[in-house]
Amino acid sequence: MLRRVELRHLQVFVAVARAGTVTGAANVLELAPASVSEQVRRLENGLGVTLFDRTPRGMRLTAPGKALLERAQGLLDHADEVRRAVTGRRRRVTVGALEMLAATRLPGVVRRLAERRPDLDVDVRTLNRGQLLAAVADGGVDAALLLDAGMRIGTLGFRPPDGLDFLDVGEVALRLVAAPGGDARTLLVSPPECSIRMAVERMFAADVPRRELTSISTAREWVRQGLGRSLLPDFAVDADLDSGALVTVAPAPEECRAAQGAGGGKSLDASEGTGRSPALALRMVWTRGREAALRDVLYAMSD
Amino acid sequence: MLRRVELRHLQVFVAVARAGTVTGAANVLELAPASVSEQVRRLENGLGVTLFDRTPRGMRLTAPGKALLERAQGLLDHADEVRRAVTGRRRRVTVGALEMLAATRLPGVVRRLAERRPDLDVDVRTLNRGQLLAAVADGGVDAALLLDAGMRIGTLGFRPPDGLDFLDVGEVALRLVAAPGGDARTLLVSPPECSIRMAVERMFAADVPRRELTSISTAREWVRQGLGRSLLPDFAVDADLDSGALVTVAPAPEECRAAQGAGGGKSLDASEGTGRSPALALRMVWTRGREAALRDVLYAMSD
DNA sequence: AGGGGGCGTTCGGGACAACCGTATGCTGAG
DNA sequence: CTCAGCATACGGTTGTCCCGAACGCCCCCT
Repeated sequence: MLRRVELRHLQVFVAVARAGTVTGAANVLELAPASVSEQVRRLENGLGVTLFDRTPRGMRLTAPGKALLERAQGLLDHADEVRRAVTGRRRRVTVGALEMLAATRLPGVVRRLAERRPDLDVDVRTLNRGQLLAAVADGGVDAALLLDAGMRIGTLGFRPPDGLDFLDVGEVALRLVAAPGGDARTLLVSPPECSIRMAVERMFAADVPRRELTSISTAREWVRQGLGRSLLPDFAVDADLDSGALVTVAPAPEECRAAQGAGGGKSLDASEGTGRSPALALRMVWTRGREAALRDVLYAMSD
Repeated sequence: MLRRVELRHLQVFVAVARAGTVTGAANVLELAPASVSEQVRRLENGLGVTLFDRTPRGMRLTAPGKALLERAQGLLDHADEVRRAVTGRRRRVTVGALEMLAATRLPGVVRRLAERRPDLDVDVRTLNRGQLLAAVADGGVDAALLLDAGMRIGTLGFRPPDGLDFLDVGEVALRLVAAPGGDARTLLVSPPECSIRMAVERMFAADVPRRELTSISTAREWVRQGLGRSLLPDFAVDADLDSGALVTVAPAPEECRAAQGAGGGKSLDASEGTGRSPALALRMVWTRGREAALRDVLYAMSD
């Protein structure tokens, strides 16, 4: 019987808990499923606790398993910090953000981190909403900045992977804009995975015609050139509104989606279905239990 | 080449750093010296850093080794805390103290800890000064309460083991007392390892006759019965002084030890050699780097 | 000067853990 | 009822952990 919990076991455990299946964790760890299964069994054996309920669909955390997951993250981070302190190697963090947020908010974040933590290398990845949540959950990025709504993460769309925590650090108003004298009917939208596209789907009825573009910045450019109207975040269009290059327009009441039935999720916000521009939360997301190791990064992102 | 630092390696490393020799660590860990040596080599290999200078007298920490030692303690404590949180096992700490301090101060410490941390089992060990310092250094006790003097640990006697930290939480005045009408010449002293005996040796010239007893409480009892005079801590005799069962006496000037030469250690305090009763620091000692895990215990001890 | 004791390390070997590939039993979907 | 996807049991290989014994080093004591 195993006496000591080893970091290697915790690493495997975390991978299984995040992936939800032994097979998935084995892929991430580049191991055979049999090896992963054995490690988990040894860890449970050593602790004298059952960490997972085995189902034919995967591994579901038990209560002690959840307790371990929240702490294992921090312990592995702590071990990493110790190793860095001894070897003198630099620390490397990866932050992810939506395309527009990466362009507008991340430069400031990186600059603040460079001032406060010169011994820190920051990598940036720009992904869409679903990719960001998945990347935070599986460790591909350490923290992410995205747009969401409501009191719990993932209200906007995509069921949230478990074990994530978040903090809202600002609010982004969405404005329906068009070029003065341009086409004010065609609705220019970004791909379905995009946060703002999700807001569009919640705001407009399904029968309003849409033209799908590859990104928000593309949509903004098309709107500038008078090719349609689009729902865009305030920070992306306020300059154009001030200069008069763009103007806000109102949707026709019949275009707006009816308030959804009682059975579904909670309302996006009070303006849902009324046609008024909704506001989204600027939301910082990270893996629960890693606050200690990410403290400086999270502070820099929330400034 | 080892990729990952494992907790087992750190445990062995800490034992070697504390013992100062591979052989000593092997005894503590109940391993063969060869195994310990191999573990250390693997750890150094995995980190890519030399942790010890090998000498024919033992193992001396290098700079990275010292950096690791201070952090390894905390990491192992963290791992213990995680294991306890998952298994639900109770936490157990051992505190040590000098005999008189265990009698007078520890009951309050234990009571405060029982209130604030009901999930904590406290063991108490009463040891003399040298044993306490050694026990803190090798992990036999988690924290200790003793008497000392000066700005650094061990000024009173015994070379301090490395890697200890301390905080003075009070002051203890030593009073030379006797029973009214009793023998006021015979100097009743405790064994040489005792903190107060060390103070006696610093205060009185070597040719003043001493009678050695087994403990401070024994000495107090003998003084009460008029069998001599003794240098005792205030908290042990103040009640008897108030009741008149004991009185303070002054040593004759010729009994006092001359101020020591310039080559030696620092002064005990300003009163050294003057015959005035010196004051000792009530000192809390623990292993550096374990503050996080011992925080509640240290707070309770310093109240 | 010479040997003894204490030190860390090396060496060969045994037990066990961490991997692998494969095979098996399970359950829900089609 | 088959099939896909899942976790796991089974043999086998590699590497880690541990041992006892032998070695080389240095200091100290005679």
